[in-house]
Amino acid sequence: MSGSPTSKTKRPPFSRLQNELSRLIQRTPPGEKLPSEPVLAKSLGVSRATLREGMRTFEARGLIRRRQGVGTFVVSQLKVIETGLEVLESIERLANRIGLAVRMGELVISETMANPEISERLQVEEGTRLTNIARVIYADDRPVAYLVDILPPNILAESELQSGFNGSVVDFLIQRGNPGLSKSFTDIQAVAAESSIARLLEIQRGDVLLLFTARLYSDMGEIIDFSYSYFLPGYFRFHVVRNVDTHVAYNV
Amino acid sequence: MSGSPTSKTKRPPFSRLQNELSRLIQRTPPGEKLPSEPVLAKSLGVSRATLREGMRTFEARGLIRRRQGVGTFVVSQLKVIETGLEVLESIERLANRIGLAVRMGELVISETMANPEISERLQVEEGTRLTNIARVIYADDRPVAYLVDILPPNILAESELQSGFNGSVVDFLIQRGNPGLSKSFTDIQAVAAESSIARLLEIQRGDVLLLFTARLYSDMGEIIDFSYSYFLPGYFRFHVVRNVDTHVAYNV
DNA sequence: TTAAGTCAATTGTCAGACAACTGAGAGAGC
DNA sequence: GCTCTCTCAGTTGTCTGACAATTGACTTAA
Repeated sequence: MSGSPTSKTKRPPFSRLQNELSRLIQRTPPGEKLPSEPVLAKSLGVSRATLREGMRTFEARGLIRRRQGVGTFVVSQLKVIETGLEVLESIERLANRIGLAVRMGELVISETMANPEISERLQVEEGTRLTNIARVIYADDRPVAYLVDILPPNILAESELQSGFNGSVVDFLIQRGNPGLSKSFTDIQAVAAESSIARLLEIQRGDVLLLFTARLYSDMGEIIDFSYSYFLPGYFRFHVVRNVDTHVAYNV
Repeated sequence: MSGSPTSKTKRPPFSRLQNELSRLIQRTPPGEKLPSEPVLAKSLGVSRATLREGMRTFEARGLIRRRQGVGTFVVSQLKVIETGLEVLESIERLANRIGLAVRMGELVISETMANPEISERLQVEEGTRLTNIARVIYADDRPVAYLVDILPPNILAESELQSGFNGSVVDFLIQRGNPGLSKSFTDIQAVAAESSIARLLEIQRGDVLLLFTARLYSDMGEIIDFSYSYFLPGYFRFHVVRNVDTHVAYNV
């Protein structure tokens, strides 16, 4: 009973199915029709009911479109989602993908005490010691972003950052693997540059900046990082795909 | 129970089911267990297979968590997603929910010709006639947003807007039901107010504004609306939940 | 007291069937 | 030839019933 004779890792059918479906959709040209459900179910080795459960998740994400009596079709605008705000990606990796040379300058690590505002956002007690990581990001030798991360020392100590830190706290935590990360709750604002930040970014005081204020959650649901990110307009483009919910219209 | 059991609702079962499930999940406290699938299916008047298809979409969005042999549980952080940028919601409805009084002023409808930039974004030929809808949105008698929508006249004619237009093109199109809407691709920028917009919003030229540039897609995949939306900082808060993709870390 | 076994409840998956809808081709009428 | 209607095969939408896998609580024996 407990033996698994020749089976490899026996992943649940649904999990494997999602992977197979994802690959199938990705390699099918947009607008093209997928095989019919009975055919697909047989070829993927699952029942039609299970297949349909999997398809629903892709339909909800807008990757496929199903038309009764006709078939299931792959929708375009796939890469859009990957570069959008839906996925948290470090500037370094993003720039790397589009072939832009970025470097980090002026890494300033300090220890601070949690003031009332920070303590509330990080959900720690007032006065707790915190690691404060600030740095300017340069693209083509021009400053384009100013990033500040604030974390408890038990999450990330100053000594750990002496080597192997490329400027992205998220990348660093992912690489370390502990704690596991889940989501980032990002607030989007437009602000005028105050003098200290203007000097760092080599712009005029009062110039417009895009400000992301983010809380990073571990997979246990705890807040493990609070960050401010100031971006110079024009050097980065942020976008988001928003679903239109026609349901709620009836409830108004 | 509410209404007649023999009523012939024209809405497709799955669409109605999504609405019912959404309401059920919203009014169930986080951490609480939902009724078992057989019970829920019977009470919602659908088969267990259809119910499970619906549940998959909510599970994919992280609103519920299912554990084999135990049950289905409501996950917290529900309101976050609903007020976030993931769902396109009109200012009117958003303000309505948070109890803010908004009104529309100075509705200016005009006809323009597509210039090169617009023609490319709307994917119509240069010189095509377009309906141009501009208006300022007031909250508590202060201007807080300036919205411009640009559409082909066959989508929305000037005459249609004479009655029943509350300021939201999206709400108007949803209510009309044709064409069906699917997604909005929204670009996020920080800009300085130019003089004409500063005058409309009663601010100083050069003050910071949050600018959303959006393309609205029909369910057929066509672009049916191009819009600029200028927001005064402080009156609206936009946020987005970003997933951390730990996979890509290995590919760098 | 502790450990192992039993069992009811719940989700996961499957097979088969029929309903609803679509598009294209066949055929009748002009 | 042309147009309109009808038929029909193909596809997705939904339902029914069943069994497998897993879990947590309860029972029982040492």
